[in-house]
Amino acid sequence: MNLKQLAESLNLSQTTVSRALNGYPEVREETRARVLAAAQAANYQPNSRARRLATGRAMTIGHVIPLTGKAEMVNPIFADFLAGAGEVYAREGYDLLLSIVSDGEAERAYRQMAANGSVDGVMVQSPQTNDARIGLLQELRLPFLVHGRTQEPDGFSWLDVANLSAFRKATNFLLDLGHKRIALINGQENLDFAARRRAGFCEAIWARGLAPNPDWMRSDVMTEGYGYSAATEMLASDVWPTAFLVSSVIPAVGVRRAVADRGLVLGRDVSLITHDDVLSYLNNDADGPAFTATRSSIRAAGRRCAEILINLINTPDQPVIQELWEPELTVGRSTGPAPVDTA
Amino acid sequence: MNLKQLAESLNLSQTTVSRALNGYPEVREETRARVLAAAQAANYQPNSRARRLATGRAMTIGHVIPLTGKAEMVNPIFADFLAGAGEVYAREGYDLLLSIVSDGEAERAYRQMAANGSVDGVMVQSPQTNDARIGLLQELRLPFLVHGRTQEPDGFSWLDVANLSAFRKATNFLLDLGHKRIALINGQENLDFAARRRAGFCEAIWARGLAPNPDWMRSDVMTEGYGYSAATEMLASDVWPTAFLVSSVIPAVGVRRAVADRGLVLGRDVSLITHDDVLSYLNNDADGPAFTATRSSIRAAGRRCAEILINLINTPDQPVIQELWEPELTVGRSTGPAPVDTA
DNA sequence: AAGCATCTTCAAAGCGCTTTGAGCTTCTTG
DNA sequence: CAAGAAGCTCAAAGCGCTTTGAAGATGCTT
Repeated sequence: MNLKQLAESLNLSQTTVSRALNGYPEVREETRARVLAAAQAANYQPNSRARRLATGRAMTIGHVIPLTGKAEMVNPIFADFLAGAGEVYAREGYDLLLSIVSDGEAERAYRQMAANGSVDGVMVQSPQTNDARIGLLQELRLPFLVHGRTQEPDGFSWLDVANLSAFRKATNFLLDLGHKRIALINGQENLDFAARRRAGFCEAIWARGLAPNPDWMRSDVMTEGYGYSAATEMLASDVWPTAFLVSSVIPAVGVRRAVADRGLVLGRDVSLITHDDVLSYLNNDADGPAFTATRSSIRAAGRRCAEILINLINTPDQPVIQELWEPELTVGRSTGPAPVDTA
Repeated sequence: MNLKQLAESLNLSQTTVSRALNGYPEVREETRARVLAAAQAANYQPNSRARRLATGRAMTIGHVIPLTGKAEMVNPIFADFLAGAGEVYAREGYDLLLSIVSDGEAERAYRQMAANGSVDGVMVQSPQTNDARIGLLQELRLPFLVHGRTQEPDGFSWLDVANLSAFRKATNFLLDLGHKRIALINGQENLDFAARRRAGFCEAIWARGLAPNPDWMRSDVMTEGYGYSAATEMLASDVWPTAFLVSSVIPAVGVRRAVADRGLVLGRDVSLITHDDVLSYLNNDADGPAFTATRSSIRAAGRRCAEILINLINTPDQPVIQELWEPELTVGRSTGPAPVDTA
C-alpha cells in the first residue's frame, strides 16, 4: 500500500493525505480522522526511501566504530553506549547506521557518509589527543558530536567525563589510605581520555612530593588479559605496588585475577580503584560495589549524546554544546589502608 | 555534485554516465574512462537516498537487538557479532541498521522495517525455544537469517552452534576426570541455546547412570555477578560441586572470583568449563587458555551469517540454508581430576 | 449581492537516481 | 552497395514521497 493507493481509496489527493498524516494544520479534522483511520486499517507506512529523497533528510545517524588493537577488537563499552543512544534515536524517529571499521578506514567511512548523504550527522567516539576526524568532519560540514574531547577541545561540540579530576580524586583517595606505591593500568594513551587520566594520576602524586614509578604505568588496549599480565608482572617483582588504579572494569577483572593468583587479598594486601562505565554485564554492585570506582554510566552518556546530536542537527549554526560530567567515587571492597611497608 | 551536473560537465546524458559508473557493458571503454576520471575528480558519490528509491533496494540490513533482563542489558557478545557481520556488509556495499529495543518491542521494530522498506533483510539473534519472530518474519515476507535455532528449526534458514553436543562433550570431559558433582550455570533457558546446553548436560550425566542435582542448575542472564553469586551460594553449602559448567566467559569470570573468595584453587579444588564465544575483550588465551572451554567464535559466526543473509536476499525462493558449527573443546588450566571425595 | 478572507483540497513539480525503449553510428557480410 | 548486426548514446518515464502555488468552497462583512 502506497500513498497513491491510499489517496485513491479515500477519494482524496496525495497532498491532502500526506498533510493529514504529517499533522499539517490545513486539513479539516474530520478529513484527518478519516485518513488516519484508513491508514491504520491498511497498515500504511510511508516508504522511508521515498520520504528521505523528498525531504532531503536521511533521518539516520551514523556511528563509526573503530576496531582497536592488533586483534581488531570491538570495545564492549560501545554496546552500552549504543543502547543508550539508540533509545533516544528510536524515540525521535531516527535510524542508527552502524559502521565498524578497521583503524584508518574511519576517514573513508565518514567521507562516504557525507558524500552519499546517508546520514544527517555522526557520533564520534574515543577521540585521540589530536583527532583528525574532527577537522575532517568540520570540512565535510557534517554535524557531529564527540563523546570525549581532544587536547584542544574548542570549536566543536562534545560530552565528556572529567577524566583528569576523577583520576586525581581516585589517586588522592589511595594516597590518603597511605598507599605510596601506586600503579596505573591505563588505556591507550594516544586516546584523549587515557592521557587525561594519566595526567590526573601524576598530578595527585606530584602534589604530595612523590614521583610516579614509570615501571608501574602501563598503557594498552583495555582487555582482561592486559590487566592480568600487567599486574602479574608487577606483583612478581620484589617491591610491588600496594595499589592499582585501573582504567576500566575489564582490565580490573584481570588485575583481580592476578592478585588472587599471587595469593593476595584485594582490599587488604592490595587496593584497586577502577573507572567503572557501569557496563550492564559487568555489574559492580552484586552486594555493595565490589570495586571502589569512579563511576559514570556510559549508557546515560549515550542517551545524552544522542539528544545533543539531534539538537545539533535540527538547529545548525548554534553555538557549540559542551558538557562535562563529573564521575562520583564510590567506595567498594577493593580498597583499604596501605599494608605496613615491608620493602 | 549530482549526476545531472556530472553529466552536463561531460556533455553526456545521465543515462550514459550512470551506466558507465555502474559497470554496464553498453558504454565505450574510452567514455567509461572519461566518466570515471571525472567522477573521481569531482568526488562524486551517487546520492544513496535517490539510488535506493530508484532501485527499490535499501541496501541495508537490519539488526534488532533485544535488551535482556530487568536491567535491560545489552549482551556484549552482540558487539563481536556485529563486528563480524559488519565486515561483510561493508565489503558487499550494505549498510547496517541497528535497532536496540526493549523486550516485546521487537515485533513492532520488524513490522516497521518491513512496512517502510528501510531494510532488505534482517538478522535474528538469540531465538527463544519457540520464537514468535520467525512466524512474523515469514508472514511479512522479509528475508531473515537466524543466528541460533528454535525447537522446530525447519522451514527457515539459520546458523547455529551445536550446543547440545558441545555441552555433552564438556560434561563427559568432567565426568572422565572423575567429577560427579557438577553444576550448570546456564543462560536463560527460554532461549534455545540454553535449553539445548542443558539437555546436553543432562544427557551426559544420565548416560552414566547419575542424576543432575537440581540445586546446582541455574539459569539466568549471563552476567559476571550472576556467575559469582550462583557459585558463591553453591560453594557455601556443606557439599559443593567439584566442577562447574558455565554458559559464557562472563559468568565464568564470576565463578572464578567466587572460587577464589572461597579460598579454593581452580583446576585443583574446583574445575570449570565454559563456553567461550571468543570475545575479543575477554580473551581466554593470555598464555595458554585460562579456561577449559567449548569454543566458537561469535565474530566468525557474524561474518558467515552476513554472507548467508546477503545470499538469501539476492536469491529469493531458494531452499533454506542451515549450518551447524561444532565447537571444539580446548583444554585450559581450569580443569583437573576430581578431588578425593570428602563428602 | 458583491467582495473578501479563511478553509480545504488539489494538480503538478520536484528530490536524484535507474532503466526502458528508441535512435543514431559504425561495422560486417553477401 | 544494401541490409542487418552491433555498439553507443539519449530522452523520458518512473521510484513514492513532500511541497509549492493555485483554485474551489465556505462564511462573513458591508
